[in-house]
Amino acid sequence: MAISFYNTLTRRKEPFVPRVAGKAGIYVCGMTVYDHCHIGHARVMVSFDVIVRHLRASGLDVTFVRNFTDIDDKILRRAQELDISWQTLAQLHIDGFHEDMAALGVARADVEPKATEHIAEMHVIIQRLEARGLAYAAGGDVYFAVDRFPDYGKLSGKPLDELQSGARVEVDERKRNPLDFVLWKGAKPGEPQWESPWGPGRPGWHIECSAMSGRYLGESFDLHGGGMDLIFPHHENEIAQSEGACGHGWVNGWLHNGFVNVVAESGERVKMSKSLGNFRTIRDLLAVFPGEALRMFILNSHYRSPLDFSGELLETARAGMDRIYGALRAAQERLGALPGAVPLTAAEGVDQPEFARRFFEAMDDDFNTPQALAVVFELAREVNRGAAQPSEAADARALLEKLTVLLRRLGANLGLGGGDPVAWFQAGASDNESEEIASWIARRNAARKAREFAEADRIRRLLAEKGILLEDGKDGTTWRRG
RNA sequence: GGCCGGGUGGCGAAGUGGCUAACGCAGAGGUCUGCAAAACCUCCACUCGUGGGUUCAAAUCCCACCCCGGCCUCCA
Repeated sequence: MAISFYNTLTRRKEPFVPRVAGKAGIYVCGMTVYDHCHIGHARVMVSFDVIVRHLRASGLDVTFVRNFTDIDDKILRRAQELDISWQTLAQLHIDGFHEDMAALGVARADVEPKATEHIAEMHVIIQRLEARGLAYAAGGDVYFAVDRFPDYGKLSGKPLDELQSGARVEVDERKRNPLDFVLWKGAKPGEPQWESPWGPGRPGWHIECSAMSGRYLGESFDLHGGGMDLIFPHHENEIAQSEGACGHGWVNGWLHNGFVNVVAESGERVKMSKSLGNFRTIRDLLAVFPGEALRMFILNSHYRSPLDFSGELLETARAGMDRIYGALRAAQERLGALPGAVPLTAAEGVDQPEFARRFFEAMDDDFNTPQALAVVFELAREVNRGAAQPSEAADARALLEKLTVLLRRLGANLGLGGGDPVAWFQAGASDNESEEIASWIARRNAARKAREFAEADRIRRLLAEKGILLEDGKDGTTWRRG
């Protein structure tokens, strides 16, 4: 195993060396649950889902933690607007998140902690910071003193003085330095509050991640990830808190995925964000595109590159999935059944080692999914060739079997192509509809047999108008949605 | 202003010193088919933002310039 990845902290690609041989702990900043997930969220979740899959396929025993931020200003405001409790709002969007992720093929994390369930852990960190002179209480709030943490700015590459000169933050009387950030917010009337050594209040934004990662991964761990926009200030502040409290190094590797941009009518590319109001929710998209097409769209570019979103691009991704499922369907018809979509591990020996080798080489190199996908597509072609062979010879069938196993399994490493191919092409058809189509197909084939091609073509056109495309194969006629 | 990242065919997107610049989509021709569709085969960037330079050799390294995006404030 020789995984290397681009570490935001060192700004280089470097080998991944687990702190404990054979194990890996990874924490990814999840959602603030006050609204539906949009494509930007989908990108983080899919990217890290694949990263975790690859770490596991490489033989590592991975502990994956992805949190929910279930208390924050936006949640409180939105709950008030909707006239529901903030707990109800949060739970609503946690459930929505899980539904969306299931559609995208994103697996659950090993631990999905909520901020509000780790208040005690936060208090411990803040107390330690206070004891070490890195935090101070002021007017019911508790702040982190950035001046007292010499490494402040090391992740974002911004020296403290530069940050100060460019600071656009509001001057707050209670802060000693404008860049100081709040660890604990004193209670305001009407807001939820928890008891604390500094009086009632609620947590600041950054402290929760230090608390939850420490609880489940230990005082130091291997990898921490999230969207690029979290580098500053969120992750910078997490480092300050965590290292400040424990007095030693915290996270070895930092991974950040690139943004999703929206191409405006003017041709301008703008980042998709809630504050710009130009986001598309996963939910809306799923009404029009299969989740797997969205997943393909995301994995077709490298996780660190910017990604432009548009409907046409999603259509292209869907066509790519058609190709993979088309090959699987051909194999299924030929072999009678498909092998299970079980991820391939690096240690396993396989019959067509070149494909597997190239796949793992691509993924080992900073999780290069576009290159890994290229291998999957080449396999799809080989499977199609094998399935089209007229020969019934045993060795031809054996080769097709081996190629199909690899296609399915390597697909599973990316979380693609694990479904039933017929279901992919005939998505959403009711039993009634399927029967009706089958009867039309029977009528058409009767006409074809009688060489009444005008009638056969009429039926085909009739179905085509309903978006049903017919495909005449050696073993009969199948249909798909067009 | 500071700091990151990027400009590769019609589109998306890999490749970061040396085989014919992957792969997908779209397109063209062919095979198959009653005709299609799907599949397969062939073709589709003498060239990698622009201009210099280093080198036997550069899309890949260096310098300059042009353009685009992001972060520096809540954001994935």
